[in-house]
Formats: sequence, C-alpha cells, structure tokens
Amino acid sequence: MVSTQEKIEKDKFFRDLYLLDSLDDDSPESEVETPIRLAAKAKRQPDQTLDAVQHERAKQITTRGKVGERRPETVPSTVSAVDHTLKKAKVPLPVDAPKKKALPEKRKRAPSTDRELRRRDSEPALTAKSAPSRARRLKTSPSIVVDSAVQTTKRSSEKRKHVTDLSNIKQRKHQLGSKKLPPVPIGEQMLKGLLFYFVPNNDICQARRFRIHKAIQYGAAWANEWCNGITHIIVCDNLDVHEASKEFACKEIPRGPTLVNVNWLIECFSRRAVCDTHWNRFQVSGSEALKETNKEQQQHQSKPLIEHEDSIDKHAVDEETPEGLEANAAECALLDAETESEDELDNAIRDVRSLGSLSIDPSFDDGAKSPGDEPPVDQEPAPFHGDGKARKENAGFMCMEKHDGGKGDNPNEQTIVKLLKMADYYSATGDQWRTRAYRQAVAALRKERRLIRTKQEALTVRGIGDRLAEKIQEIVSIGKLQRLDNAEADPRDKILRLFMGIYHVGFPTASRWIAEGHRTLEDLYQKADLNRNQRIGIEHYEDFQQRIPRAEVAQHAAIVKKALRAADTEAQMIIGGSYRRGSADCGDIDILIFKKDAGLDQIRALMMETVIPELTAQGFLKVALATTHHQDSGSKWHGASALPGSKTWRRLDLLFVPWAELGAALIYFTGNDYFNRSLRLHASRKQMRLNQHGLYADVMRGQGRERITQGRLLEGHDEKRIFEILGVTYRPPEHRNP
DNA sequence: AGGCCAATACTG
DNA sequence: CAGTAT
DNA sequence: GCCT
Repeated sequence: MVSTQEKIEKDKFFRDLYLLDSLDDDSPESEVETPIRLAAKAKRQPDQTLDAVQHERAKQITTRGKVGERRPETVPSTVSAVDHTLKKAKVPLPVDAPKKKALPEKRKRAPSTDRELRRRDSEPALTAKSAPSRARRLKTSPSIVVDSAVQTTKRSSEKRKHVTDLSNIKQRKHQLGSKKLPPVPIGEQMLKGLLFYFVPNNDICQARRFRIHKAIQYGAAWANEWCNGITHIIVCDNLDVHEASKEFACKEIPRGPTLVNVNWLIECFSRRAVCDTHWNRFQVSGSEALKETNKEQQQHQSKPLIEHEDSIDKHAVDEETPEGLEANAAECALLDAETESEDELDNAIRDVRSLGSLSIDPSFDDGAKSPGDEPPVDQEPAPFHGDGKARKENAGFMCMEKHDGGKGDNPNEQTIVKLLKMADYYSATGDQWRTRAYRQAVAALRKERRLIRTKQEALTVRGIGDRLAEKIQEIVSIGKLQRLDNAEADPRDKILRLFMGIYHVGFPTASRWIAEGHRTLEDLYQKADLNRNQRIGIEHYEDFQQRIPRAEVAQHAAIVKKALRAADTEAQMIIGGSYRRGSADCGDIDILIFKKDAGLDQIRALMMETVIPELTAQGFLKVALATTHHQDSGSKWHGASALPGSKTWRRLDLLFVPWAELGAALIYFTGNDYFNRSLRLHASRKQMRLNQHGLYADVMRGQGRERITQGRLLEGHDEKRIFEILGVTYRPPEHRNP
C-alpha cells in the first residue's frame, strides 16, 4: 500500500540522493579536513623526565583502586599545580604547561579517602581561587580547546535566546521574503488539500504568522475561523491540551481534525513532506491520556485506522520491515489483556528510567530551535554523546506573545532542574550510582503534587534520603545549591567532560589523562598515548558531538541501502536507534542489515566483502572504528560516514542480523537504554533472559545472578512475539522513551 | 557492607 | 583482562 | 546517592 504521497516523497528522496551522488567526486584519499590541524608543527619537547615522573605516578594512582572505586585524591594537587602554571604563563602553549611544575608535592593522605570527602574539602578552595581565571583562559585560548560540554551547553542556550528574539525573526523573514515568497513549485506543495486551524488562531505572533504563510506557500489553507473540513488543529506556543481548549468557544477541542503541536508543521516544512502525526514529539502536551485511549480504540478497531494518517515517515524508511513483523500489532496487543504484567513493566521502567534525560515536552525544543524553522540542522550539540543521555531542561522558548508562566505544572520544577544538573555532573564524573540516586530522586519528585520544602517533607518521599533531603531544602530556601555551583565551576570536571566526549574515551582513561597533566585536546593529540580510535575521536570531536538531523540520518541510510541493494537485491535494512523511536535528531546512525532466511555468515560476507568496500571506495564510509577482523565471527561494523560534499563525519553502526534474531536485535537496537534494561529486568524476573539474539527461558542463575544455563530459545525473530511472551503489551518504537 | 541498571562485542 | 561500546 |  504505497500511497501517492509516499511515492512522491520517495521519488524526491532519491532524486536528492542522486543529486548528491553526482557531487560525489570526493575521493576517499582526500580525506575530510580535520578540525584540528596541529600535528608535527610546533611540537615542543616536553621535559621527559618530569613527564615520566607524572606518568609513573599516574600509574600508581590508577592501579591503586579498582574501577568505580577511583581515588582521585591526587588529582587535585596535580591540577592545582598545573593551574598555577597556566595562570603564570599567560598564553603559553598548553604543551608547556605540565612540564614546569612537576609537583613533587607531598603524598596525600591515605587512599582510603572517599571521593566525596575529597571533593568536599578540596573543592571550594580551588574553585574560589583559580577557576574563573582558568575558565576564561580556556575559552580564549588559541589552541583547539574545544568547549567543555558545560560551556557548550550554556552558550548554545544563550544563542537560542537570540534565535527566538524579534530581530532574528525579522531577519529570517526577510530572507524568506526575498527569495521564497513566490509559491513553491506545485510539485512541492505537500500540504495541498490540508486545512489548518491554529491555536491560538491568529497571526499576531510573528513566528506564527511566518508559519501560517509558509504553510500556505506549501499548499495548505488556513481557516481563520472554525469551519468544516479542517484537517489539522495545530497548537502553538507550547500550550497544553487544557490551555488549548480554552481557545475554543465550546472550551473543548473539537474531535475530528488531527491534533498536533507546531513541531509537526515545522518538520513538515523541513522534510518537505507531510510527516506522520503520531510521533510523540508532535503530541500536544497533556494529551497523553487522551491519546492512550484513542490508541486503544485504534488498536481494537482495524488496521486502516492506524495507518490512515500516515506515515511517509515510517514507510519511507521502514519500508523494508518485513510485513509480518509490523502488521499484527493490533492482534498482539489484543492477545495480552494481562494488564498486570504491563504494570510490572511500567514499574520496572519507572524504577530504571531517568526522567531527566528526555525532553519533557518536545515542543519546547523546537520552538526554541527556530521560530522560522527550516531544516533542523543546527541543533545544539548534546552535552554528551549517546542519544538519550544528557538532555535536560529545554529552557526558555518564548515567542513574544502570550506565554503564560503557568506552564510549570510541577511545583518542584526548580528543585528538579538543580538535581538533574547534579546528576549530570556526577555522571560526567563517572559516578554511576550517585547519578542513579539523583535521577531516582528526580523521578520521585516528579510524581509529587506538592512542593517539597523542608528536609522533613523530603524525607517522606521514597528515594530521597538524608543527604538529598538537605540539598532539596537548600534549593528551595536559597534558590541554589552551593554544591552544584562548586561542581559546575570545577575545572577538573570540565576537562573530564571534555575528554570523555571523545569517542572511545571513558572515565578511567579521561581521568588518567588528567592525572598525567593533560588539559586540552591538543595536549592529548600531541602527547598522550592514544589509540587509533581515540585519535580519530579527537580529530572529529565536534562532528561526533553534534546531533544528526533526522533527515540526514535518512540520507545516510539511503546511500547504504543503495549499495546494499546493488550487492543483493533481497537484502534489507531498518534504521534503528532513536531514529526508529521517532526522534527528530539522533546521536548516531544505527542500521540493521538482514535478509530473509539468511544467517549471520551470509550477511557478514555480503557486507564485509561487498557493501562496505564499495561504500568505502565511494568515499561515503570514512573510517572503520570497530570492525570484526575475523572472517568467521563478528556482527557489526562501527565507523563513520559523511554525505558527499559534507565535511561532517557521522557515527555509523551497521549491525549484521541473522533472520532468526531480527526481533530481538530490533528491540535491542531500538532502545532506548532504559527501556531495554527494564525489559531485560522484567525478563529475568520471569526466569527468562533477553539479549540481542533472542528471548530465552529456564535460565538458571547462581550466586550473584550469574548465569548457569543458557536457557532455551523462545523467540528471536518476531519482535512482537517477544513482547507477547514476556507478557508485555507491545509498544511501538516511538513509545519506548521511558 | 554491598547491591543497584543487562548482557554482549570488539580492542589492545 | 580491562576498557569501551552498544 | 538510597535502600536493605
């Protein structure tokens, strides 16, 4: 069932693709320029002796404690010594820094000191004195000091404000007016035949007027008062359902037309296509409850209903999905009326999830991004790589109109924001468990209807203990958390974040480097002991930090698909990851490769021998970062790709999936993390085991839950069956964002 | 004091 | 085996 | 970090 709309979209897609192809004279050896052109140039010789000393000590340090039990108490001293140096040396090449003062300082106290203790007493002093100056230095340094995540975030939020301000809109409008005002070609009028009703339904706000006009250019009609035939109600200004309903005479949102937020329209513009309206990010906040029931109805009714509004989005790329897999959603859903276990899963999810990692209300995001829309290219770089990982408050979008302040439905919002920052801080600092504790506390607070003021009140909330209770009280009473301010000003953590942002660098490595005296990416690049992947990670630090617009993910995928099909007409692929969950942008590109009835060997051979070499020769694939070298094992290719003509490398993962394991792999590579973990937890509670190969039963576990038996395979191929066997109501990918 | 958020694949 | 990744 |  290929709708014409779909077809048009697809045609256009491939037209674009071929266009790109024609540009493709980008020979592979011409390599994209590295943002960092340093290399051999001014490579000073660092004082080897001192270096060696440091190295030695670093080794002591790192070998003394176990992972996760790190004792960085020697780090501060190193840092302060270096810092001292830096301050003195004005604009020294960072290279010089570590060699000057090699800190023959006294051995610190016994390594038994807890990291928390160390922070408590070493932090304030250090921060107070030297942080500001160093911060400034970091920023202005001519070296390639890439902004730390924190700085980046801050700055981009500043930027965002500018983007939304009036002058900018005018600018954009001007741009538009000058060249795009003439109606777009008929062929591109993808909104033809649609009738929009906006909420609020006026064009007072410039941003909205802009969108309305643009919608009209693209063929839509605007109903300036309520009338029959309206196809879409588009809610702007981040209004929730409740607020939106006030805009109607009957104080109720009329049924019938599709209710979406303005993000939908914006994405339609940028994709030049009518997007599927069912994605989470297009829902009007507060409509969840409503939607759930709708969905149920849909499921109980027939399929056409589900599909009816659809879904260029889904089919354009998920087209490859074997039909059997997607098709019987409704049936499956019907089968398990066992609501109890669904609750179980919900609980598990709740247990596990971090609310902080997701944008609460997608419409914020986008509104902030660009009132004038256009392709959502310049997303702020995520504070961290990984897709759902570290995204937090989508602060201040406000169009210059209404924006009533009453959107913060949770009285604890301020507390939550602060605690989430703490969680981020701890996660960037490598403290898994504290991070979890903070996130759990946040989750608990989210459910509270009342403002938690005092320590006593806080203590009554499950998940909040003594320490957190005190912090909450502090936040509420004085509006800030000293601990957080200290933490955020702490240069060590900025550097830590900076380093951990490098591909293939985790906490142990990052902190080792800091202990060795490295402070900038340049330091690392010239002096640190880097493996190949890390070197590439530094060269493409900024590339890999950037989020990838959804549309670009699709383009990469299309290129892969072309090569795949050329090699084997029956081979198939699905884009997984956050793309499959419907995200507007992704941290990387996950593509599952498979073929009906094919085993792993077959897929691997196809890919490794034909497709990947071909794509590499084309210059599309830039590097392999982690690839199987064995001929007879291995199931993935990790690397980087870039669109022809683009200098930006993207992280691309190709997963080779045997037909028999498609369902399990799909679950695994669709995520998100928390969803997967909760699903697996759920499985293990039922004496089952879920991994990317399949769902297994009769798993024996011994001491410490280690597995004794593998268990027997229950299901691997059919995604929905796995849900079913687990007793969980099937959730389409876009609902797997706990 | 020790678990909590799993279970694997690849690298060096 | 530790580290990093998914 | 919290909980047992």
